[in-house]
Amino acid sequence: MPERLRGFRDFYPEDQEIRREIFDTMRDECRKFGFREVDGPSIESVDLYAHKSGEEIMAQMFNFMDKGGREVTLVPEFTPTLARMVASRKDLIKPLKWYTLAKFWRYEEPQSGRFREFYQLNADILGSDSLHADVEVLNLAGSIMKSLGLGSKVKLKISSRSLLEDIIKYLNIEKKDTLYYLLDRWVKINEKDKENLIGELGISKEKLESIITGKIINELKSSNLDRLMKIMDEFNEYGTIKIELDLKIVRGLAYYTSTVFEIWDLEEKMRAIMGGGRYDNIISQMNGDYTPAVGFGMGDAVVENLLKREGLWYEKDKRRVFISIADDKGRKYSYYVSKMFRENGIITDVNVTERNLGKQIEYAAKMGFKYSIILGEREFSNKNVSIRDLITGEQWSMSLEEAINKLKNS
RNA sequence: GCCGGGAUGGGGUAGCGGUGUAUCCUUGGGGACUGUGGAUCCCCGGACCCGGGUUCAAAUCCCGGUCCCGGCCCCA
Repeated sequence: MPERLRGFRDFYPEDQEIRREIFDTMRDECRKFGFREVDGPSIESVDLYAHKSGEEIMAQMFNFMDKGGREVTLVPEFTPTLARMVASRKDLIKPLKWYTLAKFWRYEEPQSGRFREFYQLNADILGSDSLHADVEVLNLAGSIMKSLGLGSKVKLKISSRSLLEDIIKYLNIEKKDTLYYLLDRWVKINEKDKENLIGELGISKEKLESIITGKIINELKSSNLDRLMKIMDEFNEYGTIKIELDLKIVRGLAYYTSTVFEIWDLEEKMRAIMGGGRYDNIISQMNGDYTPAVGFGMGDAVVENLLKREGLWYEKDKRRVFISIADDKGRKYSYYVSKMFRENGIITDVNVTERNLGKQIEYAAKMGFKYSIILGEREFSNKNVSIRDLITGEQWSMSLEEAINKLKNS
């Protein structure tokens, strides 16, 4: 049997129905916040990602040569596409609030919460440098968590690249990259490596720890700090999920300019559920007008892991009605009955086998249908339907109209 | 790209050099039952990841690969 490609997933109905519902929830929340849906290509030229140049990046893209000799890649993230879309349309009225839920690809080793193909929701506000845009984006993320039932299971961790710059100046740190690395890795690396890296920075362990704990902000005067505190205040004003300052949030992307944030499960056992921040420069870097922007990406894999852990991942089979057919007259009649049901919004399955009636009802019961409609010569000549409750075993005869009413309200 | 641990019917498993037509449960198909159920009984289908090697003999031991789970790197 041919095998599925490494890191790719099949989605069978029992899972796909849940995924569909989760995605619908995400889209609904975006729309409620006034975001409009966009989409982009699945393949882009690798040049689009040149701002993150380096062989490491190439190694992690799903890139290949197309038949015209172009170096292309399956899109690894949405933001560069978004920036291109915005940069090439000068007529767009700002600010823009856009979202997309699409597939993305990364050529990496699969592991928990990470695949080579994944879905990601992106929501961005473009054309406002106000902190209120940051707040709005964060409120959307918080609302999505809440409506997924994860409101009390997660927290938002927030920091600011520009605030970190202020701290770097304040402490006279020259090796900025080392500090970023150290903050990002803090919970992962061992004591020895920590000592060495702190030594490289040329600051005391106490100072570094005051960054880790966030206490350093008490001895600092900075407009970037004020801005961040204001964002946190306003986020709490709206009130969806917990928020905390965490200067360890760095994020790898080169294009973030100030606010950066992530959502984590409370115990921080998993990967970040969502990540994002403010990126004010990439659109102008693509020769567009200066367009400050803030947004986030939320992958499907970690959300799925968390929902499963919290027992919120359960079947969503919406089918309730199965039409069983007793004879040829019943078969003919079933086309009319099923059509009437469906036109009235009742999800209706119908027997498509030559099985005898007993087998049909057995099938319907096994599949978890609540009702079986039985149609045969009797029903046809009486102009009614027989309806059997497969859970209680009760059975009634009623007119088609009565049946439609009963099924619509059940 | 690197490092662990795995892989036996659709799912879950037993077997860990010979006793084998590979165990058990479950699932699937059919029948007993031509207008009524998941029970019961009967029948049927379905697996040792792939390729080399060791051996008289390999599901079992060895090597390589593939895939899965997890970790590193990286994180968009």
